[in-house]
Amino acid sequence: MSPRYDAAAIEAKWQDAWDAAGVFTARHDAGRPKYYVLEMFPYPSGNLHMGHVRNYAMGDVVARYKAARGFSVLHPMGWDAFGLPAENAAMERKIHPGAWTYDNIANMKAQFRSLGLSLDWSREFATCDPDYYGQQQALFLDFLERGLVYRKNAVVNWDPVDMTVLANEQVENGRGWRSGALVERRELTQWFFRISDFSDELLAALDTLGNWPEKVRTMQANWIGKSQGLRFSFDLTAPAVGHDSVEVFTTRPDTLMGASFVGLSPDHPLARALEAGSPEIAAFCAECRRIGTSEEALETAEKKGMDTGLRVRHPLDPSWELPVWIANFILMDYGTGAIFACPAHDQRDLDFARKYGLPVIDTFLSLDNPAPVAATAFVPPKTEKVRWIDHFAGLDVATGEEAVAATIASAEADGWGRGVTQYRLRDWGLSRQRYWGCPIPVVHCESCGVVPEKKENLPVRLPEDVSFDRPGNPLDRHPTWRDVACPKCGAPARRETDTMDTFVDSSWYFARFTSPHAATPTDPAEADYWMNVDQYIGGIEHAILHLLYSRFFARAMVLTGHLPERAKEPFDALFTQGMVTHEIYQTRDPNGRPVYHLPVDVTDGKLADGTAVEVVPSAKMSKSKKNVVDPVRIVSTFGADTARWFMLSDSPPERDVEWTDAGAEAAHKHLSRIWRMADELAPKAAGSATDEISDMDLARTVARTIRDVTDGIESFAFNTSVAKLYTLAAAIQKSAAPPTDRAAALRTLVRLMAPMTPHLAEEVWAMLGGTGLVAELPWPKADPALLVEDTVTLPIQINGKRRSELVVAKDLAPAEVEKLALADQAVQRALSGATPKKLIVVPGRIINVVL
RNA sequence: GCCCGCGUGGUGGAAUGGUAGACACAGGGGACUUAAAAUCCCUAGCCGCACGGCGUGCCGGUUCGAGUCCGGCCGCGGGCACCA
Repeated sequence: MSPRYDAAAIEAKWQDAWDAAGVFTARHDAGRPKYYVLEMFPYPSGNLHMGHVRNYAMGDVVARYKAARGFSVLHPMGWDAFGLPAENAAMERKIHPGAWTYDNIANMKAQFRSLGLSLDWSREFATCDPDYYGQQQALFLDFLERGLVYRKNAVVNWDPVDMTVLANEQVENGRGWRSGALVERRELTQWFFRISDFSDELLAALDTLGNWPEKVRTMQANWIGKSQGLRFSFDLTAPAVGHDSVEVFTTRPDTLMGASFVGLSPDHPLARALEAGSPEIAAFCAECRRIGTSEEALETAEKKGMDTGLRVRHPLDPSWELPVWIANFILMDYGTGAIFACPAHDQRDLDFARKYGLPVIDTFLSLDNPAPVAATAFVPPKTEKVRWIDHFAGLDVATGEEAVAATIASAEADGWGRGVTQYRLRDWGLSRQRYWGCPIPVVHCESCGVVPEKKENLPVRLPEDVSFDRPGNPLDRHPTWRDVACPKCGAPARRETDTMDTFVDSSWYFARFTSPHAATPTDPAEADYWMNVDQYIGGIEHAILHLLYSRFFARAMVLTGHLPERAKEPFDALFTQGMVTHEIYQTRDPNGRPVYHLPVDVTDGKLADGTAVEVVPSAKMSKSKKNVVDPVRIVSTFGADTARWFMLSDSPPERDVEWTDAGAEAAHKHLSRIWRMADELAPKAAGSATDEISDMDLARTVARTIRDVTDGIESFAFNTSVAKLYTLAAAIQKSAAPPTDRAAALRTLVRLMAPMTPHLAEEVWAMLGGTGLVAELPWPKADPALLVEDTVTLPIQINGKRRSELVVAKDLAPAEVEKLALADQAVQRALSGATPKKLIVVPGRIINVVL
């Protein structure tokens, strides 16, 4: 039997060799430049999925490449280990969330190891380790002292049957996912980070993040949502329920003469006050509150309103009275929770006005089509000039921008309003009424109020003896944990039973990796050496929340002395990789609800019992849709190198990739081919280990490949690097050069492949007489002399269409090129004696003859 | 609904505003083999015998030249603050 590429044997061997040599241990080496590459750490669901393989393969390419370029590399890994799934598992299977989580971590770590990633495991931690969350509690206390944390009331989704708070994803069509009960909004006192104090800075600093994707910066800028507008009040015609006016915020004060009604959020203090005296209004507000807490739910719900019967006076015309409505689409969290509506220039307001028979008043008209608004609101860009109708600030033809500025100036001059800068960004509510999270380290004392836990008592550990046989937070019903002495006065008191949002855990783990075992959150010397993260890699789904929260946390950590000043933007470069997608297979249960099936259980569109499945178009692989492919199966069938190679080939890293079995097989075939070439060349080229290649064609191909693969890696175009590696492999295979040449070329090829297929690279390197580990070799260098091209092929276009081509010396004078081009047969034929209207010669690129 | 992306052969994709389809998968043809698997070689956007024409979701624009830039649509995906 002929020898074959045996990935399983090769991969285990080299993983052991790397471990033995300790090549991936990060070393604080002041004499070398450092490089910190970080991939977003995973939630320990128990199993690696293809998205992980893709994410970590990309990070590993960068880490191994930078190591070869002489950097002291930090490439750590840990676990984002708190969160809901562990509690769900606890309820479903009567297993402790901690036990479930640590089992999952053990499983996933073994799977990680089989991928051969260049990770420094000595820095591993899980966010549910008391050592980690204890330091997080220390941070919280420092933030509290610095005034970065406070308490206020906020609404949650309340399941009245299960008597528990629900996450947005646990609310399905307004009902609790388990109980099916209609979800209510309930107000609780909760903890908040003052992220909104940093709105302007977080926005302005986006401009400094030149190595972040433009789209992420745009999304964050929109999320922060800075807007200039006017705050002013409408006076009620008569005082009612303790209110005599309604303050509104508007970004379009210029349309005030088009005001049709004043709208209140159902949560507005005035609306709440009216509820007490009107069962109708109370019923309407209650209905609004059932919509849920997510902005998506509010915005997609049918727009509804109710006339309160109150009237207000228009600030510019006391004789003009407008009705006050309560409307379900007005957010209490934005502005003042009250607006004036201008239906002529806002589609949502227009729909509302038409539905309830409210007036529609044009305030400006288009210059080219000055027709009044009918079915569609007239909402031109704010930079477009329009004609104003009787504008109170004296405008005639002006843009929206100019009109807003003029209106604010006029309102301030006349004293009825003031210009304000408003942000959409809200403070970050971090309280969660759940067990499996970091306890908030404070105690509630009747006489002292909210008392921080003493730092020497940290960590405040989660109690182990909890049960999940009832819904709700087990911490609330755990007397020996909950009931403590006040740290200040010693009187009986109660621990805070809320735990922290898991986004807190992931907002500083990158800093903790610089000194994961320090007795303080960070060690300043280590943080100073390793920060910032030079390259951060993760999914686009984290573009806003995780990254924005981390940017806030870094600032807060600078203010509390845990990070150096320059780390306030902690991620120098960000790369957002696309997702791994797969088709979704579903059948229906008797109620018509979808039941999902794993791809491995579906053959030719049918389940094992012959039931046909519906095929839903590809989407992000997710456990809930079961459209997942198990990487373990792929690794055990083909090897880690194949899985990695396939994840890096074909699709550009920032784009989604569709998983196909055929692609994985092709990757494996290619790696086998490389191995076979080495196996065949090894005896023929024995004893020769020089990099010199005598065959000039092959030498040039090798040099060009080094250049192109390097460029590809530097620019995160791994798929094009892979394509160039395919081309070199084919060139070596077909080359008639002597075996020593081909072996030398192959040795370079595998060194270039090493960041992607590290095990195969080591194996082939050793087979062909290389010494040492590829993982410790410097990156190959291309001989510049071999990269020089002396001729160039210029396409000749006639009227922009390629008709011929010309091979000329690279530096031939443009006048000469013109002559040769005009002499070309195809050009002669097209001209048939005439002279061209124009002749464009772009040196080294193209010739275009215009007839 | 709002914000942000993406759309190129049968498929994944390549292409500083300059030869559209590199590289690969699936396909077709061939070699080797008693046969098959494996492997190797050749072929290939679509229409057309060919000259040639048409082609980067759709419509329009800028340009000597547009997959690439601009405007408007359509479709798909991500996010929307308690999934992580």
